[in-house]
Amino acid sequence: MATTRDRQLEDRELVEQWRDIQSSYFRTAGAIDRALEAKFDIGLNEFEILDLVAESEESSCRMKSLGERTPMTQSAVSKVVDRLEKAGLVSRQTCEEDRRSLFLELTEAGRALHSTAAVEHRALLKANLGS
Amino acid sequence: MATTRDRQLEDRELVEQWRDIQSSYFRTAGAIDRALEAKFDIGLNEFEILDLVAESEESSCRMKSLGERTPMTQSAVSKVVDRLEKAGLVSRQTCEEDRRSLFLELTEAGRALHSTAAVEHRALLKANLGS
DNA sequence: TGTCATTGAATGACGTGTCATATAGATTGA
DNA sequence: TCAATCTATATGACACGTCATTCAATGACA
Repeated sequence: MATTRDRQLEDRELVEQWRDIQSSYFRTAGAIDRALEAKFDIGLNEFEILDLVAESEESSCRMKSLGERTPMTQSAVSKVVDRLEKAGLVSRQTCEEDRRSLFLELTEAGRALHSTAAVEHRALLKANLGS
Repeated sequence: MATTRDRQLEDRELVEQWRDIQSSYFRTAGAIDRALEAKFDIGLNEFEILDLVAESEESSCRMKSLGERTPMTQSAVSKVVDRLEKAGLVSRQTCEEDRRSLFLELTEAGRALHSTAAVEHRALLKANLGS
């Protein structure tokens, strides 16, 4: 049977584990965000969406599917895409089979930016995720 | 010597690892945040600060030291404390040795809320952090 | 075919975090 | 002891994410 002391110990360990996760998450996200912002003038979320669009280039990418592949809210995705579109990096294409849907495509500029930014992104992941 | 294919594989693994971290971070933080919000009407960050203050009760807690123990910005901490103070959960005490500094103390209400909220918090950590 | 529910996406109000700055108190050194 | 500098905290402008809502298109079914 667990004693009070056991439970307190377990709690402290849980909290410590959680703080480690938090700080490593913030450290990594912050480093990537600052670097992308400085060198490419886009934030981390913008890059993540760009990265997802780039990944699914062949299978033409609906807004909807983005929402399923990121922890971002539907409305957050919509706004990120707004910014990417304004920056000329992606374009929304109407979908004829279902006119509510939209396809996303990288523009030439988007493809170019993604391919150089991705190098930076992977390098920072590698540096921060340890090993 | 690493081939192009090797590097691509490594990159995909890195990205996958990162997405796992992100989604598990958001899942956990979101679950705790929603639960605390619903049951105690405070957000995750408010609780974290409350938790830190509670931890250092004996050694009387300066604002400054909070900043060192959380990934939050100094100004974020200041605003979180604002809200906690408005909610009557902590109070700022001026420090006579250095009048720029502030000590934080839990109020009775703060201590009470913290002790019940902490149970919820640990339970959700346990449920979400796996193991 | 006309209603009712559902779905994909956009939008507006709002809360909170960040950066840069302000302010007041402390410290240093001439 | 006075200026210059530094330090602890607060504040304001701004960016972005969330929730709730809206809108148009689709589907279901009588």
